[in-house]
Amino acid sequence: MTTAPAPRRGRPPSGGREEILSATLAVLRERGVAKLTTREVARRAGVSEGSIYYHFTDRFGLLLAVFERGLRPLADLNQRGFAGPDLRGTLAGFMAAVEAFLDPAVDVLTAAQSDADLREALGTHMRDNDLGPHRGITMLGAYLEQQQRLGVVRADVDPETVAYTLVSGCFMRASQERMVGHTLGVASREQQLDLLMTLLAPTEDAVK
Amino acid sequence: MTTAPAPRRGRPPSGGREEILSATLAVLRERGVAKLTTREVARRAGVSEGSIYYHFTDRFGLLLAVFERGLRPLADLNQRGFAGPDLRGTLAGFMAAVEAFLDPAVDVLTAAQSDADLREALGTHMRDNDLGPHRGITMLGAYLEQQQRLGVVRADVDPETVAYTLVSGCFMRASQERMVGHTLGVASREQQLDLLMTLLAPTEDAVK
DNA sequence: GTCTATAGGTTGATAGAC
DNA sequence: GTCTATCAACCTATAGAC
Repeated sequence: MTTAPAPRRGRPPSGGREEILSATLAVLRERGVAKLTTREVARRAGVSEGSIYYHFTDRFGLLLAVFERGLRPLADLNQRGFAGPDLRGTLAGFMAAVEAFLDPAVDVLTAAQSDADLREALGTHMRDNDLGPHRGITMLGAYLEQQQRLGVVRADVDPETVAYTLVSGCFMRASQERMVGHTLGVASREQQLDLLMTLLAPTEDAVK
Repeated sequence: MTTAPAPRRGRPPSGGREEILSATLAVLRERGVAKLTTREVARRAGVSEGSIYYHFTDRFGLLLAVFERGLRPLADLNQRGFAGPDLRGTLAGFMAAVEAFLDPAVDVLTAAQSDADLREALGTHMRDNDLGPHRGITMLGAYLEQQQRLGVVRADVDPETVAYTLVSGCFMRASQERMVGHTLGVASREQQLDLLMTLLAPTEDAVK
């Protein structure tokens, strides 16, 4: 075989469906759901409105497709291993991955709140596919518990609560700028990491 | 004087403006911004659409009024003192206040994301009025720093980062159920509090 | 699969009586 | 201050040609 890349099914780029999906996400992020009209999406995607209705049943279906697509990285993120050699590096990597997922995902989750039906549909999708922060939190919790047994992490903290704390810090970091208009009060990833390391370090009393 | 309550200016209840504002918030929370039409608001408030346009310049102005109203409790919350006798009680009280504010506020912040103009207007309002989590975080940070000097809190943690951690946990608790459709992975207020107390407790090494 | 054209239905906003 | 009646604009969705 030659230098041919991985073989695919549909047509690689220029596929109208993909154009429509990414145009929809772009409009969603830049102008908001309220301004997300089929007209505007068609214009951006360089297709006609009719095309949209060929690929998707209706506006609702289009939005759902964009939502599911935006949440898909979470499934992958939940499955890949992440445990590294050193504690700090592992936590840092986890945080980076969470924030990378959250950046676009927050927009999607937020947009779904604009309509009760959308919210309900997305909630169902997340429940059915076991999506949410819990998988990652459980995984990280298990890792921390293991580190506890190794004596690397102090034994008198609840691992899952630590994991929740880490994720919630990432979530707020990913949300605040967009939602509040500034980042005042937000701790940096490094600051949060420093704090977590201080918290997790075994102490003389606790190690006993 | 008789049993007359406090004197007021406008008509006490039944004031059309108030009715409209609370009807708007109700529709916002139940059906979402997308379904928030002047028709629906008028119906719920028991007034005509014309009345809405008498009290507010347009739909945009109505929404802004509701947003500012929903964020108002934050200003109060930022000003009241909160330092109590014991550390745990103080933190618990702070968390409760933050979550009480956040419960309705998250809906408002989320709704503002539906339109770029709304988001921009609300962001400006928050910047102009110095609103956001930073005031509370700074206050709590100062309190923790004081407790450090008193030896009640271990000295080798950054107080503001601890405060951020506490608030971010509240923020995620207030957001997740609405946005994800379930609360899996979310640590309870008690669990978070336990973890914080463990973190803050002075250690033999650190106290030195 | 993609287009054009258009029907059908909402919605925000105004005018003017009371 | 509140109402009724109405308009103009816009948007979703469909039909049918290519």
